[in-house]
Amino acid sequence: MALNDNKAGMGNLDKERINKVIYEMSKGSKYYENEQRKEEQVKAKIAAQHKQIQSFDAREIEKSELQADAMLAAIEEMRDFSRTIVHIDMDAFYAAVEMRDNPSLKNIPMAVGGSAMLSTSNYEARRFGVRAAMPGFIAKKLCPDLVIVPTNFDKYRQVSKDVKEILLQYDPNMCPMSLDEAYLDITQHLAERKNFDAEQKTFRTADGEQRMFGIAPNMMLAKVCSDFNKPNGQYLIPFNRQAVMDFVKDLPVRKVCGIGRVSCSMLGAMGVVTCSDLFRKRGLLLKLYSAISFNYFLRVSAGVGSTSVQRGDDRKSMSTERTFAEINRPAELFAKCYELCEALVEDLKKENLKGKTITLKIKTIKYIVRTKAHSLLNATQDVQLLYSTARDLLRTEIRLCSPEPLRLRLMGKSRGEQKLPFGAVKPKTDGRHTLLNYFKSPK
DNA sequence: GCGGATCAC
DNA sequence: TATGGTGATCCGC
Ligand SMILES: Nc1ccn([C@H]2C[C@H](O)[C@@H](COP(=O)(O)OP(=O)(O)OP(=O)(O)O)O2)c(=O)n1
Ligand SMILES: [Mg+2]
Ligand SMILES: [Mg+2]
Repeated sequence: MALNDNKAGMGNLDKERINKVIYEMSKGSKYYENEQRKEEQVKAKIAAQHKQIQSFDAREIEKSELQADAMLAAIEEMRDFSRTIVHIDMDAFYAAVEMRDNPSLKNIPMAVGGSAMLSTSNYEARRFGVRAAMPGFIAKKLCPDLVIVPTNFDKYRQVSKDVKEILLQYDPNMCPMSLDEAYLDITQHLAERKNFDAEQKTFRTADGEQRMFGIAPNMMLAKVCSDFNKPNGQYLIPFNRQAVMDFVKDLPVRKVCGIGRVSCSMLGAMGVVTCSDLFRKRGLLLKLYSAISFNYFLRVSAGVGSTSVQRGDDRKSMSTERTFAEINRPAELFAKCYELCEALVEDLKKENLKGKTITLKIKTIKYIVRTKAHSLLNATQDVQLLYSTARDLLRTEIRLCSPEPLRLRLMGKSRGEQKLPFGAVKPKTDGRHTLLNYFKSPK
């Protein structure tokens, strides 16, 4: 339960004071209790890992290192400097849009969201420790002058569309990852402007918003780069092996897309902090992690990533969920359940979608999350069928809990896609988060 | 196929 | 007073 300082707006902030305020505002709350519980779980995972490590002997580790080296040789084979990959990410996106539309917000600390939750904050506010995913009422304690403006998704969608329009000129296959960021392969574009050398592999958009560019030989590195020199800057990794290895050497693993808070703790517990540590500890990592994860770690340590920017496949699921003031009376729970079914079906119809797995998600007032799924034989988008399935799942949950009432703060519905036949699974990008590129791992 | 956990934004 | 919503992946059953 502390400030998430990975995505810093700037250094130089009084973390001690900030963490104290967050703690004072959070302690004793059900939310806080749950966070503590989750932290204990992570600690237990680390302890289990520690025990496993102690059961290894040195010879085993050495053998694993040799195996890892062979895998690394294969990875080295695939190192590719032929593509110029750009990752673009708008600065403080929602906040920037609001500041554009209301310049009086420009030089004051400001955030987008509500008193319960903020979506993002501008750079003024970040100096006070105000961040995305922080409740507004805590942010106000950190920064009493903070102005909070409500979200206008439609506006952000429009701006996003305008920017994409521009980016398409540089790469028609541009791959948007969210409203405010995208990967581009500008190799072709650069070829069309032959007079550019490597240092000049930079480019501009005419948009009014500030943005970050990361420019590198692959997507993983470009993404990391776009987080450097913030805001409104750019960072380029020269296109040669030494430059990449230098870049990766002291890079904290936490900066890499896919390695989050928990993975970072687990790795840290065995002395892995930077990407070169991933190489140093390869013998251990191979034994501790799955083939998919380990391969991903090795690639990160080598600074190798995907060079193929391509649109994602069709969506695999569609869901809707809502947080509300406690509901515990069965009749009201079922009514909420029906509401969500209607909402989901409306969305499904917009894209004329079908799936066959229905998932009910609930979060108790203690923030315990549970999901229950049921797969139908046939895909359908019929409200009644969806509801009768979801209703049964909910009824089971209520019975499970009785005679205590089921006390919820959130309910959600999701509709999953039909599983594709095995052979049809297509490799997409890379890494662990979109696995599968490396099915051919050595024995 | 299911459910929990993790991650990104 | 008050701690979000959507989509995806991985792992261990
Ligand atoms: N937990 C989060 C993180 C982000 N967002 C939204 C608001 C952000 O404006 C937008 C883009 O996310 P970024 O991670 O790129 O954050 P920003 O663009 O706000 O800031 P930065 O300058 O660090 O990119 O997504 C959100 O709703 N919830
Ligand atoms: Mg951004
Ligand atoms: Mg972003």
